[in-house]
Amino acid sequence: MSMARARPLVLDPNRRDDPCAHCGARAYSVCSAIDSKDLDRLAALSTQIVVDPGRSFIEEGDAAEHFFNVTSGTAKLFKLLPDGRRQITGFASTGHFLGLAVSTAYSFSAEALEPMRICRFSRPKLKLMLDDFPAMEKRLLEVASNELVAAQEQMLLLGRKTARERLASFLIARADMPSHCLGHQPGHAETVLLPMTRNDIADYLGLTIETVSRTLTKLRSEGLIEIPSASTVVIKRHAALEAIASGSGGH
Amino acid sequence: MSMARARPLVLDPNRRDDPCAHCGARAYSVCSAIDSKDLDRLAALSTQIVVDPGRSFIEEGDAAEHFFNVTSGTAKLFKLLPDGRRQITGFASTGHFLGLAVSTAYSFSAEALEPMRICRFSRPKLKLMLDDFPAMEKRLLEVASNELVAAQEQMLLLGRKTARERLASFLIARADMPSHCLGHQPGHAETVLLPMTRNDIADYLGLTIETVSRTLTKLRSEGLIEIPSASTVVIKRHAALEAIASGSGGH
DNA sequence: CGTTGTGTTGATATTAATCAACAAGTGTGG
DNA sequence: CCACACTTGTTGATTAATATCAACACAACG
Repeated sequence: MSMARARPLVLDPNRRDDPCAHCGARAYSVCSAIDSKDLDRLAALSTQIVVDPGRSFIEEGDAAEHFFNVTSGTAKLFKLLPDGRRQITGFASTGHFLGLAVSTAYSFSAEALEPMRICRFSRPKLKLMLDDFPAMEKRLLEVASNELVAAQEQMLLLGRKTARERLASFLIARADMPSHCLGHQPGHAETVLLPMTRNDIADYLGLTIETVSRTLTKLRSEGLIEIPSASTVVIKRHAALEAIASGSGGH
Repeated sequence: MSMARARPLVLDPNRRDDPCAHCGARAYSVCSAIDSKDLDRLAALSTQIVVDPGRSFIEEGDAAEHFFNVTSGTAKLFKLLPDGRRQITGFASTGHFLGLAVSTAYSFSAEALEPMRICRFSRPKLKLMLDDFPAMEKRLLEVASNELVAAQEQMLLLGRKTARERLASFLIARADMPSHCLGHQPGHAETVLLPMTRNDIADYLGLTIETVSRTLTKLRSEGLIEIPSASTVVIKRHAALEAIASGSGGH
């Protein structure tokens, strides 16, 4: 099977038209106004990169010279405190944009969880691109708005939810993610795949690995989920888990 | 003293050219490409609103019919859980944009802390405006990017910082805010004014009012700050407080 | 096979929350 | 002007949730 050329941006892997709850993309394309001819021009402006699991491609504090679009795979995005405490601010998968910030330095680090393909633009070339494709700028504004909403939801989780509610929220959010973000079937997926370690989950939810482990065990013992393997959770009672996630689940 | 007309968007109150750490505005204008003739056209598209302290002008869950720009005053932005737990996701002052989200419903509520003037656009008119002023769209993307960076910083605070570090971060951030956001002198202000209650601070930092009160008392007893009145904090040892805020302050 | 990384479970410690009392300020009406 | 209620903030005693410390199970991998 031959690929004409690696496409610089992620287009329509499976033709669904509802917006992605995670990244807001419609039809999983960067911008409907960008046709395949435009894509060739974009390809000329960008560099395709492959990143192995465990490798970082953005380091907090480094000069922000590039702008990225994730073509496949997943990265964790995080910030560190001097003593090593870490907060994972999000996971970036297919279609996500990284490094948009106005600042001259990256405000977070990014490390691949799975093998990744990334499309990279230098900042000057990003500027060219945005000037050439105003629709692209509109798209980026939509994406940034969606991420802001997600960030505020995460602040609610980190500031006010219990460990139990955090885990329930995390699982529900992963279950409701569409296929292009996660690699499984869309809708309320019953089976949730967790490509990240317990440590990553803990650092994403503002907890310790022990609390994550204990809380998952408790949810399992209550029949809300099953854990066939450490990286797989099956949601048995979606509504009940959702109630816990929203803070109306009792206990 | 006569005002020709209430300007729909905030322009250059005091001519400073460095970007606002909080909202990213340069020269405290919405967009340098918008001149006063354009402003008149924008005024025709917008409605000027006054909001009294304690009044809400955005309710989480309501249909997102409007887009707002804060002309003066400060609002708290927050999300609620069903049992009343609250997370304040930010404070919006002069120059801030609200309600940009792609979603059809507001994802947060907004309530005035001080008397406010707001410039309101209906969504269809926002669309008109953005189509007419592409520079405005660029500006909004910059603003959204900056807010995203601030949101991630807040996630680090909520997920990984101690109560002491949270208060120090909060005070340092307020001290470093430029005058157009706060109404006092720019730079490292020594005196920080807190227009919000202890309850608001607690809900912003993911703590209780008692912990906020105790922690401030402790910082005072250590000589790092003074508290001449409940709504005023004087920073005595900025560098030490900053070290605590960054997580390298010991204790 | 041992080694290493990852995850689970148990015992204990610690931070911040909760419960409670009180102080200080603000506004109201007599 | 003062008594009163009401809001806001502070401080103390106790509790509870989660972190920390520790042991062990298990799988992946050389």
